Amino acid sequence: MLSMVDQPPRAVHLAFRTPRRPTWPILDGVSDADWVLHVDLDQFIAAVELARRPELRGRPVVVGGSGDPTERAVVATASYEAREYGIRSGMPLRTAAKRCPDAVFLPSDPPAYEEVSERVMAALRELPVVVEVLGWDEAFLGARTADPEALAADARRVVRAATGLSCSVGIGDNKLRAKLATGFAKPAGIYRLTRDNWVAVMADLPTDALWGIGKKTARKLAEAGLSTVAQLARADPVTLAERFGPALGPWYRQLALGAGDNEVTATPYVPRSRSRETTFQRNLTDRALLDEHVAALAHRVADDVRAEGRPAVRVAVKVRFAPFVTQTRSRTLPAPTGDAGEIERAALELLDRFTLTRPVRLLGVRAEFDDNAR
DNA sequence: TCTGGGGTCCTAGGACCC
DNA sequence: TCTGGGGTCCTAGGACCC
Repeated sequence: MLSMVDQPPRAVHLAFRTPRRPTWPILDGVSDADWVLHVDLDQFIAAVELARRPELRGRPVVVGGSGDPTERAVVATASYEAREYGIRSGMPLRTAAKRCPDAVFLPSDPPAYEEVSERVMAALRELPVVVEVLGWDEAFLGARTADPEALAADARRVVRAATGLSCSVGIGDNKLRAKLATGFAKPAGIYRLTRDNWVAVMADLPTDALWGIGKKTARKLAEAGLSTVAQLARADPVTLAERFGPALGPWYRQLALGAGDNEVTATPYVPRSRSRETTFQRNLTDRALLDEHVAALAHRVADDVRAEGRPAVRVAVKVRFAPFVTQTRSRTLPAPTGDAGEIERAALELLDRFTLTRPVRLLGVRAEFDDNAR
C-alpha cells in the first residue's frame, strides 16, 4: 500500500550514464549553495499509533497485519522500546511475539498513516524548498541556502508543529549522501554527510551500509574480496561489470564513492504498475478457489488501473507455493485496456499456465502501464 | 525468523527482423 | 546457404526499497 516508492536506482543510473556536472556546494559557510535534505519520520507508523493511544507510551508497541500475532503477517514498524527486544520491520509477527510476549500488537491502519503523511508533506512544502515525496514517511528537500542545519531544524519544527511527530534530517551534497546521513541522525537528530567527511564516515563500513546494496549483493561482493565501502570504491569497474552486470557493477562502485544525483523534483509520481496480492492464512489447493481469488484480485487491479486513467499494456500473475517458492507468468495484452473483464480473462489464462499441484500460499495480479506514456 | 504488500529496476536468453 | 551482427521485444527471475 506504499503508493510512493523510492526510485533512486533509476535516478542514480541516469546521472551515472550521462554524467552531469554536479553542482557541489561551496562549503565556506557563507555563500548560498545547493543542498539535499532527507527527512525521515522517526518510527512513523508506531508514532502515529502512539499519538492516538498515549497510554501506550513507553511500552513496546508492534504494528502489523490485523494485530493478531498468531497470523501470517509481518511487523510494519516497531517502537524503539520493542526494538530493544530485537524486533524489526519485516519480521514475522509470530517471531516478534516470541521475542517480546508483553508487546502491544496493533493492526495496521494505512488510511490513518496516509492522512498524517499528507500533513507532514504539506508542512514541508511551506518551507522554501522543493519537496520530493519518497513514501509515507520520507521526503527529499532541495534547497539553496547558506545554512542547511538551520533549514533542517526548521523542517523538524514544522513537522512537529503540524503533526506532533518527530523526524530526523540528513543533509548531503546529493541524494545518496543525504539519505545515508539520516541514518546517523536518528533518532530526532540532524547529520551532515558530504564529500568532505564521506571517507572518514563510510570507508570502513560494510558495503550493505550503502543505499541500493542489500544482504545478497554484499555477500557476493565479499566473495569477490570487497567487504568494505573503501574496498568497493577502489574496485575496477570493468571487473565489476563482468561480475555484476553492465549497469549494476559500475553503479555499485559509484555508490561506494558517494556519487549520485542531486536533483530534487516535485513532479508528481507516475506509477509504472499497479498490483494486488494476498497471502492466505491457510494454503489453498482447490483450483476453483484459486480461480475465484485471481478473478477478485484482477478486478481490484482493474479498479486501480481505471483510477490511473491510463490503460494496462501487460498483466502478470504471481503464485507463491508452499513452503515459499514464487513464480510469475506474464503476457503483453493484445491491446491496452482498463476493462475489468479483459484483465480478468488475461489473469485467469496466466494462472492456467502454472503447474498447480503444490499448495498455494499467495496469489497476486499486477498490471503494467506503457513506459512511454509517462 | 515458517517469512506482508506495494513498488522499482536490472539481467539474461530467446524470438524476430533487417 | 552451415551462417553475421545489431536492434528490439518478450518473458521470468532476482535484488532492493519502504
